[in-house]
Amino acid sequence: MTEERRPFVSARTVAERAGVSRSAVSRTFTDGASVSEETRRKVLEAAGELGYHVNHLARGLRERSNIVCLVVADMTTPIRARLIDVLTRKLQAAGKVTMVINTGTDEQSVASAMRQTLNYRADATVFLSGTPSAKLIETSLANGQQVVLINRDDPLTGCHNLGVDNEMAGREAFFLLRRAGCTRLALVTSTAHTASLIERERVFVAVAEAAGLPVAVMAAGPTTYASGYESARRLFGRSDGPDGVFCVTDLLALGFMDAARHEFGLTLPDQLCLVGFDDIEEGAWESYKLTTFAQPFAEMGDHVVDLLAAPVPVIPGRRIFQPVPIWRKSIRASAL
Amino acid sequence: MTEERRPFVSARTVAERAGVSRSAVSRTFTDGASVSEETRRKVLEAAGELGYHVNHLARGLRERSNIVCLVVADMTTPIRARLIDVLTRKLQAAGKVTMVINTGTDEQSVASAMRQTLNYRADATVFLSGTPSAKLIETSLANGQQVVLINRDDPLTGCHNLGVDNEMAGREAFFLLRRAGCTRLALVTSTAHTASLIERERVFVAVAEAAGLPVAVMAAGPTTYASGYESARRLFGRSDGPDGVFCVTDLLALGFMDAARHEFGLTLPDQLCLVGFDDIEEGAWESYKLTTFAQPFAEMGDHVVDLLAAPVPVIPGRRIFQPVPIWRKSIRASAL
DNA sequence: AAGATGCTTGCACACAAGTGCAATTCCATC
DNA sequence: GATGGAATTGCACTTGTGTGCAAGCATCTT
Repeated sequence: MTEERRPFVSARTVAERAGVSRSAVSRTFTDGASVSEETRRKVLEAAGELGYHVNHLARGLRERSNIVCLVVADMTTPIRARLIDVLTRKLQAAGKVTMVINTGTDEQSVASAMRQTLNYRADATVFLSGTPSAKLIETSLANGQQVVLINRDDPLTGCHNLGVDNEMAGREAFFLLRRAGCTRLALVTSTAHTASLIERERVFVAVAEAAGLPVAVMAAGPTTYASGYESARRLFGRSDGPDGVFCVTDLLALGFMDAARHEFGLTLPDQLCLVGFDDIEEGAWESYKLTTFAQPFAEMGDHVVDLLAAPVPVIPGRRIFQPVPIWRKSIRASAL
Repeated sequence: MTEERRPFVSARTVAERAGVSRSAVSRTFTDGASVSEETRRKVLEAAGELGYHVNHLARGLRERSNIVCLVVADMTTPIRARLIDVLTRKLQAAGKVTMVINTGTDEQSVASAMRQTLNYRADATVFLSGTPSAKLIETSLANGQQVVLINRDDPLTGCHNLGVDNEMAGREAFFLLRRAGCTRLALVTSTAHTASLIERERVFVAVAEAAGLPVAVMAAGPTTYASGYESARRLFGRSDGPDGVFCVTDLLALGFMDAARHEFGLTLPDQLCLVGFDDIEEGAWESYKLTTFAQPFAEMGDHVVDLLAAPVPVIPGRRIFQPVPIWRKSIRASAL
């Protein structure tokens, strides 16, 4: 019956047991500090017996906390999961520790996430979803925090900004479909008006119309499989369904593909060519084989670590990464 | 050019600005403390102007840190992502904050994860993957930490233990396949010998053999789509492929299904009946419609929060959750 | 009006670390 | 053996917070 919570063992306890001063314990666990081999041995022995662990919270009181906050909504989305995985692993390797804050995308809950971040003295905050207002970022910067936005292209000054080349993707997607001989084009997007989605849509439509091909634009809901499915139902429910479609997200594309096949009996790539974006694992599965653009997650993760682990603060700016086209079978071979 | 990192604003700065003592500031942000309406107003005003945020690290020096560590490997796996999502959301709602530690499953990296956990004075550690050794858990408990294991059925004393009823799942999976009239049974598992997977396998095989039906067991690699795919290639490469298969994981099942269809031209559920486990979203997609068992994530999340947010420490023990059968079309209707 | 009561407030300490400074110890050299 | 110098050690202060204690002050009661 342990009624009382046993406290964490502190440096003082270790010092008493080892018969040295508390400073000696502190120095034993500090690189480059001056301790004799003898006392070091005694301290390490006592620490081992007691199960002592340096308190990083107390350490963080004086200097950097080495905490990085990750603000995310929709963690279950495959791309989000991938990003979180990459970031946590790389940050950890760089000696940082990550706090994950699961939030909605609305202004209100982003603000509360931001407060958490400050409460725990995070050195930096990385936003994977949801865009903080300029005022919130101001507060963070005033507190010496760094802010990193990933795939949120909003022009907020003072924060680091990573994005992919959506213009290239939109343009390339069109050329892929045209080279495959598609004439009735459509674009499927979501009702969540994220900057990067809008950009892909804008460029795709602009390039297509410049080439004399009109584009049917469809948005049936959030960025999910179900929305893609529903979009296909609506588009093929009309008299002349499309024969070339760019879905701004793989998840939308997979839903779209399933509806096209199972509801309307279409075969890919003969009757329908499809291009996605993100390169989620599911797109490579045998049932889909989706042609898409891969986000260079590893590179992006490395860059975030470079930004946050740099000895001197990096000047904030925008860095664009090139998505990599992934050729699979959802587009006719003539496209090559 | 901000050469120097601006420091976080502390309670002292706020106190000076508001013309009160530092204690007054502290009390303003502490529920139930005695402050006059007048000073409270002054403090809040000054805090607002300076952008003050209570330092939870310093607060955590005295009492509970309210930090919970989540130790995970393979975050990109759909189930893991779901679990992390549920847990972070619920813990957050309960006033906790979660640190995610992304690790391998080997003893070595689990130990280092455990150390991180202690370094940051986490109140509790939740293991989603990887099992810590008894000695490590001992250390955690000695430091007053709580340890929660999810789906790791190893009999470690002193820690909370959540699991699903694998026995029921294994048994039920067999009955489903038998009622569907399957006679050539197979079980697909992974080479990662997790306790819960082993248990499902053990029961399924035992019940089937007790009923006079032998089971071909196949494990081609880790718990992935690719392993499931490879398992199907091997099983159907033989003379008499199975007509009823239990995959101990949905991801394995989807890979298996794709290989069966695309490599061997089999149709489900006529020529092959398939049952999975986990109920990942992808299994509900139109291309798969996999019959499976759902892990009750929401309930499990609630239970974890109950354990960790309880005012008095809960006595550690094992709690079993009932998986819920999800009927889809990968099994013949006669099974109903 | 005097005393009692209750609300505020500030001081000082605790928490667990790192570190500058001065004192001490140790060793080698003259 | 004395002296110089380097290495080690401990004291005391710092970080930002919460809180017990006692003093201060206003209000109420008799």
